Amino acid sequence: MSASLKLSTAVKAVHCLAQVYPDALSSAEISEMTGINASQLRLILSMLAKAGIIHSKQGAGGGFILNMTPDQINLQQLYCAIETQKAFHLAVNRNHDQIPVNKKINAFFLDLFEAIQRDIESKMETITLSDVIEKVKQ
Amino acid sequence: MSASLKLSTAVKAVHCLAQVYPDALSSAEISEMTGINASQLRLILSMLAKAGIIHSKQGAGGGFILNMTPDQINLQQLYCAIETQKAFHLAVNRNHDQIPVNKKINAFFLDLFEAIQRDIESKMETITLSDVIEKVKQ
DNA sequence: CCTAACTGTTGCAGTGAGTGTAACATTTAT
DNA sequence: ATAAATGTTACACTCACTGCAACAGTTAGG
Repeated sequence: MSASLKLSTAVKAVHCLAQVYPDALSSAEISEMTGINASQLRLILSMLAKAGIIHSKQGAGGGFILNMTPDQINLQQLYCAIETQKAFHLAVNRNHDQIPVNKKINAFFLDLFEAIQRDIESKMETITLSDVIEKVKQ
Repeated sequence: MSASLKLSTAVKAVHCLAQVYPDALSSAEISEMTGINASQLRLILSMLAKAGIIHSKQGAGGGFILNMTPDQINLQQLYCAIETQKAFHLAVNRNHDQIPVNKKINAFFLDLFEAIQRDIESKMETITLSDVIEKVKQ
């Protein structure tokens, strides 16, 4: 799953959790509400649980509960929690890295792409779940 | 080819052209210098030619010549010339757009991703081919 | 302690996109 | 004419992604 897709999945899930707080929702219930496959949701939600953003309760009567208030959760946190590959998928052709000029140009781009990545992350830091909830209400 | 890969290919090619300016280089010669497949180079270079960044001369003794000075060429121009898909590949799950909340959250993300895209492009506007040449010399 | 209801994780089939390359059409200098 | 280029299309191949299912692990409740 792409980073952006995972992020939007995560936001939809925590948005559901915010609606029923402080009650729990099972992955099946969130699947019902969002149309997203329950297995997929569990994958994402287990990562959010490891990051401490939500709490997961296994066993009968279990489910997922928000562990922070919506204004304490920002997109950067969600993104970090689910990130397995960077959002701006930064690829340079390393096939011919033995050519000195290529090596330098590749290094140049890797630096640039890292800078862009940082910009994206700091932008996402300014957006909270509260902001999303507000937008959905409008 | 991903946007970032195409961009680095384009930069390597125009970097070669800058070295020999005002002489021309054929795609075969650039392929020799960079290790990048000649067909691939022609694909990228023909797009740069359409954008007016380089000049292409068909026929015997032809090739590609820089059409601007290195300080007049910035990464944003190159990126625009070769762009077929946006760099930050912005995907939200539209599968379940009939659910009103999903529709709103998806719209929210599409707006966010467009803003990020604009940020990336304005950043690339500040970097010229001269800057790259300088970095390679170091 | 046994069952049912959950989460957590792995695996897998299908498909679709990206990669690298060749081939050929088109153009032009000599 | 011919040879040397660009411009464009097509194609085989791989490989990552998607969506889903299955099952292993965990826990509440009778």
